[in-house]
Amino acid sequence: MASGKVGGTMERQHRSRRRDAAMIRGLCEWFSVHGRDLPWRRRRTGYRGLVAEAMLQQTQVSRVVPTFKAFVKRFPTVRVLAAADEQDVLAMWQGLGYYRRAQHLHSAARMITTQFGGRVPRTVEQLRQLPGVGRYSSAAIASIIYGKPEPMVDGNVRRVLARWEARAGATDDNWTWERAAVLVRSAGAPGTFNEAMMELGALICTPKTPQCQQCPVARHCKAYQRNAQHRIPPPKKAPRQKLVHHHAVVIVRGGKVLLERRSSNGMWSRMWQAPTIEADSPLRPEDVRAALPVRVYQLIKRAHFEHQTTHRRITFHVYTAKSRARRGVWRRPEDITDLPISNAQRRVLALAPSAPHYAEAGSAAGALS
DNA sequence: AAGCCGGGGGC
DNA sequence: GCCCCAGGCTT
Repeated sequence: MASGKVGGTMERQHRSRRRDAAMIRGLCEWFSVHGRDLPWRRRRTGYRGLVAEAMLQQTQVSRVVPTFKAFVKRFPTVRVLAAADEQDVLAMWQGLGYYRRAQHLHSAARMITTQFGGRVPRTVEQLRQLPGVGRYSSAAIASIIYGKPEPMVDGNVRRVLARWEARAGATDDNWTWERAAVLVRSAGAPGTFNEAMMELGALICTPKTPQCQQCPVARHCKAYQRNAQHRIPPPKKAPRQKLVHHHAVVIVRGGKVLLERRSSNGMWSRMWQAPTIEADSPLRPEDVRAALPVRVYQLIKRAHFEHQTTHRRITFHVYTAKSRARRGVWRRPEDITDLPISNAQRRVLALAPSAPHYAEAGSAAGALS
């Protein structure tokens, strides 16, 4: 340190508080100028905050914006959402992924209606009783919407604070939450400070190539001072990927296609799809035929494509077939747009004759086998 | 503590 | 390719 004098505990605490104050002031001022104009920031209500936080879990802002607008237009209040059919809620979530969030949000709306008088609760304790609302989301709503001094840690905050204190090694959860708590308690506007930390992480203090030259608080950042911002936090090891094969069959009868609903467990729960046989390895056409829910003829392999999720690499083998069966749910291809269907299955169903065209996702061609 | 849950942006 | 994303729930 600059002075030859050994800093005492009191002096160190004093310096730490001043540094914290500089961060709080710096971030809040920066945020007031550079914070993005996002739909859920235009009008702050508990309901809109609840919807936004649910959608933003593990999902980037740019992908949430259009879905959020459509969602709150279709379901403008807690009560409207609570009264809606889950199928319609899932359909509005289509393409966002992590569909369990939509189911949780839907039941949260019902719980708010029945147990909280239709008002989104304001304390973290009550908010956490809602399905899908955990430690982060409850604090985000309580602080950003209701101005409560609740600490809040997401991926952005975890990275910002790790760099701010130059914490190498895996970021310890307890340390991060405690650090956030100390900061937010001395912030004049807790919600603004919390949101500013996230915004900094999203725009400046990014995982790769952080823009330290534009950072309002780089001057006091320990990682920046040591030029260690690229090493903090250390990268996580990617989970092992499992290879699986989904054999999806577009079965046609009289201009309609056969649909089935997935189970309530696992991926894409309760969403619709063309009948699909899942296996660890590619199946022969006769095995696919035998496993189908109806008898078919003219079973033809049409295409294959890869679908990537966090833990799986799924090879979709797309077949078409015809059938005379009457059992099951048959729909015209142009009438399935309002059903909740995963992006992968939309791609499958694009092979149906006279299917609606789904932008680029519809071109399963090019992967013709 | 680790596994599971989607899909796409950015590099 | 790989890593990440305004996490939460289950086992």
